[in-house]
Amino acid sequence: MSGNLYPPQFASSSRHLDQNLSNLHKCSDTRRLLQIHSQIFRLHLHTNPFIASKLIASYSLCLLPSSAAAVFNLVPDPTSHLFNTLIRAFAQNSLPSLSFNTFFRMQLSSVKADSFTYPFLLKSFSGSVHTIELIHAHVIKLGFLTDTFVPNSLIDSYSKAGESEAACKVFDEMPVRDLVSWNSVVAALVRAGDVSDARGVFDQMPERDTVSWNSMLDGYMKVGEMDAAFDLFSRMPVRNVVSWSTMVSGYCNKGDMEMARMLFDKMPVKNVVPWTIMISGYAGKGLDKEASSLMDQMEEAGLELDSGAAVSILTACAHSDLLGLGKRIHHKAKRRKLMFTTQISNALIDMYSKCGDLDEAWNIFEGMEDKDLVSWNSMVHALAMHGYGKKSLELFARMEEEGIIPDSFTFVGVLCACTQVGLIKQARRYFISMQKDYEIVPRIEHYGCLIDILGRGGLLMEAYNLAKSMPLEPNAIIWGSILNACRFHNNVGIAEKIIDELVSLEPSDAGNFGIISNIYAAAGKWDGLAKARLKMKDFDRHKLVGSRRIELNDNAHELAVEDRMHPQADRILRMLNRLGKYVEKLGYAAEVR
DNA sequence: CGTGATGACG
Repeated sequence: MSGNLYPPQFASSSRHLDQNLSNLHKCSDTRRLLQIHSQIFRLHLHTNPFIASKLIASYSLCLLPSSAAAVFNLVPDPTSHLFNTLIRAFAQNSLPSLSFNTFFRMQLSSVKADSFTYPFLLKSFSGSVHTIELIHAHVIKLGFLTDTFVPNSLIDSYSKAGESEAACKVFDEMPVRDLVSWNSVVAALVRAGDVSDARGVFDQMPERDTVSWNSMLDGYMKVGEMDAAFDLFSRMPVRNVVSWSTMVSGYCNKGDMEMARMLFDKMPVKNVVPWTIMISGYAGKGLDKEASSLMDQMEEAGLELDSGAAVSILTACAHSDLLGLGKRIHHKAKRRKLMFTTQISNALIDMYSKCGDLDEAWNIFEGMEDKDLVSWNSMVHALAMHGYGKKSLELFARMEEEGIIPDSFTFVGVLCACTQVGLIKQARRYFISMQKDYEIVPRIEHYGCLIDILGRGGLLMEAYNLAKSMPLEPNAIIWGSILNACRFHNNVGIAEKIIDELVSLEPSDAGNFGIISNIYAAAGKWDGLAKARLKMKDFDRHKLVGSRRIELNDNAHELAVEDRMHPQADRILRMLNRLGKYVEKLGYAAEVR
């Protein structure tokens, strides 16, 4: 900042402000930002476009886009830089319509868009192919493709929207390319799963930096070519945190925790990302002791949980039923005041719901100020999965009343809710309504729900015919749910029709074997049982035992079929007996096992 | 431009 920016009468206070201003554009501490802002306001410097743009950028970082807009509106003559900053602020806070609105205001005023405007605008609409194409056509007309800045971001946007061919086309037609162009197209090919094409481009590159190598590492890791990745990793000239993290992540995803840990321990420098990868890796495999102890070590190393880490670890906890670790993350997030992002709250809702604490999931949901579609979907689904079908449908109704437009995920939850209550007619209605009213093309999950509810209701032939006639290839879950229904309704005929299909999809699944043997045993067809056993060629004895981990009062318990090893096995079995008697009294007929 | 990142059928 130059000194002549301030009116002379404020010269004495300006030095103090100078220091604040130099880092203002990346101030993420809301309280400090408000202090500086009021200081700026007192000095009447808020009308200066340069200072205003720093305030806008900081308000964006503090997740306060409306304050950013307020700052903008007080500047009498906004520059293109100021417009760009606001467009970026809205983009960063996932407010694409406001981003576009600002662009529109820019067009209406006499300020010209520049090569910074379009990349920000594109970021805002990541995922919407149609909008990207519109912006693309627009920048062609304005001649912005002669530089590399705009086309590079077009490559990235197309690629992230799943249009790798369009991304490659932009690259092919570029008159000049820089390193970022090459890197972007390699990343685009990797994202699309074309690792060999990516390698082809990589080999042609006039020069490579660490980013180029890292993209290739990731590509090989994603398709499971660990040796090729490791080979590149050992040959690359410079390895940074991202290179190491990519390797650790790759081995974690493969389930090779030893290799992942070995590389993790060898890393010369670690930031919060590799810690997160390793902790989530352990948590995702259900290794809560390892995950928890790494969590401690991370803090001892002086690193704190950030929002990415919280979301990532919570998701892993939800996947593996790690309520204890999930709660720990919750408390840490609260202490670090990370609670206020929608994404973390959503991850918490799902974690508590999947780990069995529906009440806590509900508390989080009700306490949220800004619920988004994911929040509603998670809660609708949570209620359905916990057996509260009616409450789930009520929540869906409330959602519609509040004007939230449901999506594909919503209707999976809604159809699950119908299953819980046995509402076949309702389920059919929702299945039609989602297509007619919301233009949602049913996915395999929707067919799965509908087929499941038909089967449970005894409409086995209809369920079977729907599986056969639907426009998607049925998967193991679909056949499994019909098979389950066959067992429940003692229907050997339809069961036999689908055994072959199911076994070819999941040859070694113990659950399927159990169901099939139950059906044959119930019908007294012991030769059929033998046949089913033979069909399961790769049958894995260890998988026969279905086990389940639960957490009670912070102790983990492993329960398995035919298991008497648990310290309180007698009490558990007595309780099960009592429950069995209780439900029999209520008219439930126990299955023959 | 590259690493962790919320929701779906048994």
